[in-house]
Amino acid sequence: MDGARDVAAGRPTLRQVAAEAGVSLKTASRVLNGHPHVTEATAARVRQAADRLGFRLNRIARELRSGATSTSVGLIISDLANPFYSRIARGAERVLRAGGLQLVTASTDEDAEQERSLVEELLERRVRALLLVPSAADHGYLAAERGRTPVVFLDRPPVNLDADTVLVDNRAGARAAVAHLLAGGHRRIGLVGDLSRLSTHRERMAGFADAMSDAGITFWQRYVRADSHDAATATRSTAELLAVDPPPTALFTTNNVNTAGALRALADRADPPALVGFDDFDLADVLGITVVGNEPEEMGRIAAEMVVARLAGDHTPARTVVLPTKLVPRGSGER
Amino acid sequence: MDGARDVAAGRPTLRQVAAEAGVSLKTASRVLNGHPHVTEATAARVRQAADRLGFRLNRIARELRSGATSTSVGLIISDLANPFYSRIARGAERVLRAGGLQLVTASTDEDAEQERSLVEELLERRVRALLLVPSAADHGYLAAERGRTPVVFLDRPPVNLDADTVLVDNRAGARAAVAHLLAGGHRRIGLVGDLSRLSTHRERMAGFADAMSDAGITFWQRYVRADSHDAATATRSTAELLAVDPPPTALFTTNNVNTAGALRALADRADPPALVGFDDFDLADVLGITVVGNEPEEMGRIAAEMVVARLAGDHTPARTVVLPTKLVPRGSGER
DNA sequence: TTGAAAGCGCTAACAC
DNA sequence: GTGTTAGCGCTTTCAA
Repeated sequence: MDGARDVAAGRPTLRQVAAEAGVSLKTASRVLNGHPHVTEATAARVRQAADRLGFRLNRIARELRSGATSTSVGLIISDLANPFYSRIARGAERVLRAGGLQLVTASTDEDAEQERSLVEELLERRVRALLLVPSAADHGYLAAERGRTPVVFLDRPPVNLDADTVLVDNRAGARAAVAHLLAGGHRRIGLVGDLSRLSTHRERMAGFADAMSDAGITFWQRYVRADSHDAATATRSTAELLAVDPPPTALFTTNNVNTAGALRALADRADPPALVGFDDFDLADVLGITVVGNEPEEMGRIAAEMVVARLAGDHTPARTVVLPTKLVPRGSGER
Repeated sequence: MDGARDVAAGRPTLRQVAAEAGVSLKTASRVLNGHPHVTEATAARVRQAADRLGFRLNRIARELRSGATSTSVGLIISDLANPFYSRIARGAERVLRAGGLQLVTASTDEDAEQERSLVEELLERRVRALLLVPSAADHGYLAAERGRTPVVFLDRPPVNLDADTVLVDNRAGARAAVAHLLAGGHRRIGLVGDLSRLSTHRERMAGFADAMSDAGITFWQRYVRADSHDAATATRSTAELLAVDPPPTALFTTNNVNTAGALRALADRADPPALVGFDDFDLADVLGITVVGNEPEEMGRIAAEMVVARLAGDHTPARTVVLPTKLVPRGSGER
């Protein structure tokens, strides 16, 4: 019973190549791995045999034996279809690929249970490292991985765990956005926010409060709508805000999806409120939407570089990188 | 020298768990895999030992031995950051995950060499199947995989290979788009197209020619600009077209990226030409852009379902699914 | 109910 | 330059 797996799939093993070429297993291995100390004649025989049989090395077996762990890195995000996250993935992919690593992606839909089972699954699959946009409320469950698998948190910090983290300066960004609206003379500013439990939302909310407080405005609660995690909900929340009496004269939407949703609610208004959105997005320039810009590719890149460094033996304490945001005025925030 | 890999990483092996629990390797394996014929008492001892040691099963080793091949499926696309492809990825991910499979993604940047080396790498890693948006001009190199690894082509058909394929009806979609503009009274219609070598571009080009020919218009070559594969190039191509004398009164942009690029060129025009774009995109509704809509998630879903069926033993001949498009009038195509 | 031995496909030692 | 042996971490006979 030879080669239960590969052979069953009609795939030749190294042993068969060796037999076909009339050499030992080890010699075939040497040739196919480009190791020295083989005559060109034998090498050629082996290569021919491999081609004839359509041989393809089994890296999994190789890695198991050679003690190298796999060359894949897991990326767990909430939704691959959201450009913010797919751009993170892209940024990470570039760096990882350059380091000979492969990206395994998985979406959680903001579900903590899903996050845990995905982490579990990827660790069992022995990914070399994990990039994680967390959804869980606690990451103590990852404590046992310390010193085993590098984990880098993205966009949101870990809870109950000391780990490398790449964040955006949410609070300062939100504060700048709202300050910008206040500077434009607005006083009744509405907020369309993400799920209250997300740290990004809470930080942006805090930045909003900071700016309002700086301006001496205290009664803004009625203009706040949180827990919009999809565009349709954001559209409804926005419509609700506009129906408040008196209505807000400006809006702050706390992420790309909510900005899109709000824009739909404003589309048919003759005199839309001013708008600043957190997160830049495609065509915001054409639409003339003022945003608090950030660079997801950059986040992915930095996180991946942290991973590569850790894998290369960097044992310094966990670092947190906080990326600055940049207010990009494009018209909607200046009306 | 025990456990070169996992042990080096400080990770306990099943053998260590067994030793800790005072049972044999096999018994520990049985317990941790939920196999029957173990007393609850021994089972409990094993589980405690596993918890104490922080044991995590090594699926790679398991799969190697048990003859099961890996549970990952490779997805090779041109650019993960392009929403069209990330939505494909998302659609595929859902189906695969439900089937217990994991998605490994990689971007080619439209480079044929990159495609080949990624395919090679993923096959060596023994992915169970491959989803491929091809960039190469020839796929004969995949012929040897017949009967070994299911391959499903997405968005573009294979060349020199018989394989499952999921396409969009590019020609009919383009024809409908251009017919729509013609019906609006336009005669000088410009086209901003993708790389000429891409089948999608050629098909959409053919649909354009069909419609023009139907309308008895033959001199349209001067209004065609191909080889725009990024938004900036599309913006330039569009500006060039508008500078032709007499300028086109309408534009057909052949994909989402080119549509975005064209919109930038039109942004500051007082009297912009009509526009229909191939591919729907986020906020096209808010911008009022008429498009030939398609559904990338659906493509990913169908392709993944084909993969799942093949893995379940479907040996019927290769199928090609061609998805219809739908013209969505939103204003820009009707002016 | 439990365990010993064999072996997945490959590479690292160490011989020859 | 080439081959033999052992063994990665696990599961699968098959026997006890």
